[in-house]
Amino acid sequence: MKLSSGFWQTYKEVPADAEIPSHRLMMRAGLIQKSAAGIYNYLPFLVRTIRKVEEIVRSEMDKISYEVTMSVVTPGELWKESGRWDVMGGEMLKFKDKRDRDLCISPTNEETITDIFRGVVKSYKNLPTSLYQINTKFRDEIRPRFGLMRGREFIMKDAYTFHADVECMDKTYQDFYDGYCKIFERMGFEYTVVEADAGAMAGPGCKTHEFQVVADTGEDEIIYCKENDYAANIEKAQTKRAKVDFETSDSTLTEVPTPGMATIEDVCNFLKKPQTHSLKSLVYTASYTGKKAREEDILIQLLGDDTLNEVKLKNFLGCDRVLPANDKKLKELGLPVGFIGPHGLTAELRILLDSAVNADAAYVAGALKVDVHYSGLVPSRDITAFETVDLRLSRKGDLTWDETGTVDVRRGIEVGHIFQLGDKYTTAMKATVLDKNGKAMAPLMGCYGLGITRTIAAAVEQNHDENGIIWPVNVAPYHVYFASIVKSDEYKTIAEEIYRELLSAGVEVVYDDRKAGPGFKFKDADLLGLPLRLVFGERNFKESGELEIVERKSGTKHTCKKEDVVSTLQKILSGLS
RNA sequence: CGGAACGUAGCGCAGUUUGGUAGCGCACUUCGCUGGGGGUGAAGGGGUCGGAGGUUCGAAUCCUCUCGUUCCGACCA
Repeated sequence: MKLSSGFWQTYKEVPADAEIPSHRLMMRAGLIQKSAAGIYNYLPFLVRTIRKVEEIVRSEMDKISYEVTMSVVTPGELWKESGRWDVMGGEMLKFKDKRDRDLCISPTNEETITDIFRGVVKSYKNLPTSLYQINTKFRDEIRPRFGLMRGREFIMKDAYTFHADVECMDKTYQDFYDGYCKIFERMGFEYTVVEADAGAMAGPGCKTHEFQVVADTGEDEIIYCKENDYAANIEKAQTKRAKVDFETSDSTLTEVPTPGMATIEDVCNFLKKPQTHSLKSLVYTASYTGKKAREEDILIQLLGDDTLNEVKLKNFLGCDRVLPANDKKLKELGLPVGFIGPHGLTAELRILLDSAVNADAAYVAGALKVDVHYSGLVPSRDITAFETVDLRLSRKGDLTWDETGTVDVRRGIEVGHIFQLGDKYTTAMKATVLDKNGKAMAPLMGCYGLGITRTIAAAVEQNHDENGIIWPVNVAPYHVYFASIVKSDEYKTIAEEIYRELLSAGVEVVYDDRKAGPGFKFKDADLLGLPLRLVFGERNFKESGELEIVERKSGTKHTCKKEDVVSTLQKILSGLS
């Protein structure tokens, strides 16, 4: 591509709302253009990268799955059939056609694929079945941000598999797991696979893993332990606290005045006790939908310096959502904010004690009266009824569950997520096949997502410096930025020859033949981040008859004769990742 | 959905408090000089100040409504 006749514009400044490097750099490098909140137009250079990522994904998927393309607009009936029309709620973009029929833009495709499957497969003999697509999705995220990282419209590879039994589902799951590893390795990522929470997608007990690209700006927190190879999303992570010193000497239940002290910190400082000698009380309301729709108020007891993991709470209760009680709710229950405790409750509350709490130790806790706390509260003695359950949020310095290692935290970008779904959709949508005995059975399903555009954002997030993007070779829009900085017609002709030679040799090259100074071109080259920059300058060429090649990532410089340009470039490229 | 802020040229911003000719930097166009890290001089083009209504002799500026965007929180394959 020749830049003089090309469509490309870079920028020194970008909109103030671009916060993270990948968003800023993609804007500055002229790769994307915002169309609406969380919706972007993909410009030519980015489209080439998208194609490359798609091809890497395709080549691995084609080994284990068939590619299909599902409709982007899907009928509401399918979602009503699976029961998700109402459950998906806000993030599904719904609308009506001129005949007043419900439609939506696919935020995900379990329903569609199950519909496709049941229309074709009638026998166990066709199992396992594995289908995938690469397509645009739309999720009306409440808060899109960070450019392609969390857009509302995005490109995703999603695959779905159907199985007669668990063994088969496990085997296919492993195939996708391995395939994903290959994909992310080929893209040159530093990534990690973590245990994840399945959320609303799958039933309990089903496997699910996330593929996380390591990056400080990632939105997810990963708990990991090098020694014993443990890694889990913080939502899922189960760890134990490092040794806690419990209070056992003074266990006389005593009221202590704590005027105006409504935080653990204040109370513990005042009483000169470590926060681990206090209990944090949190009040949540759990909602259950469906046939047994109801609400339940929960009082949670954590060690004073621990944080609640809401996902664990939700999973333990098996409810559809949990919400922290607001002031109004607390008033209804007669609970004074800042002085809530588990002893002497009058309201109907289900009490959950975090498993890190030693039920036989003594604690400081709210006394249910404004400006009063208890000291010497012993849960096993002073709380009428409670359940013990792991609810705390893991954190750095914790021990692994088997206590063989210490965990650390780092941030990641979720670029892939694989699930075992069980028979949730096949049962709900009556996608049954006949088994060996001629009996109808609902196949088990797996589903496997990989965000193409998010992966690209992650690639930039992980590969950039202060001057711009540094594309890994396999996903770079082009391989070589050919900056011609010659002036005279004579040399321009030579530059043109070199460009034509590169083209005919099949080198993926951008030819910067614009009327601009060298500095300008070098800045643009760095910003765009192609792996190699080939410089043709009169000064060097006159002196030595050589051109210069600079590696974007390392800054390493090479020189070569004009006739060796193609072979030298190819040689350097083959050594890069 | 709760809280907050912001909409002035393609982008970044000033002007709004105290109503009176719509500005600056980058980008863009033309010409010249320059030519190894966004160089430089001159001359240009581009804005119904998000929209609607109101107050006023006069509104980017004051008032009301509305739309859009962003931030914090909650939410989230």
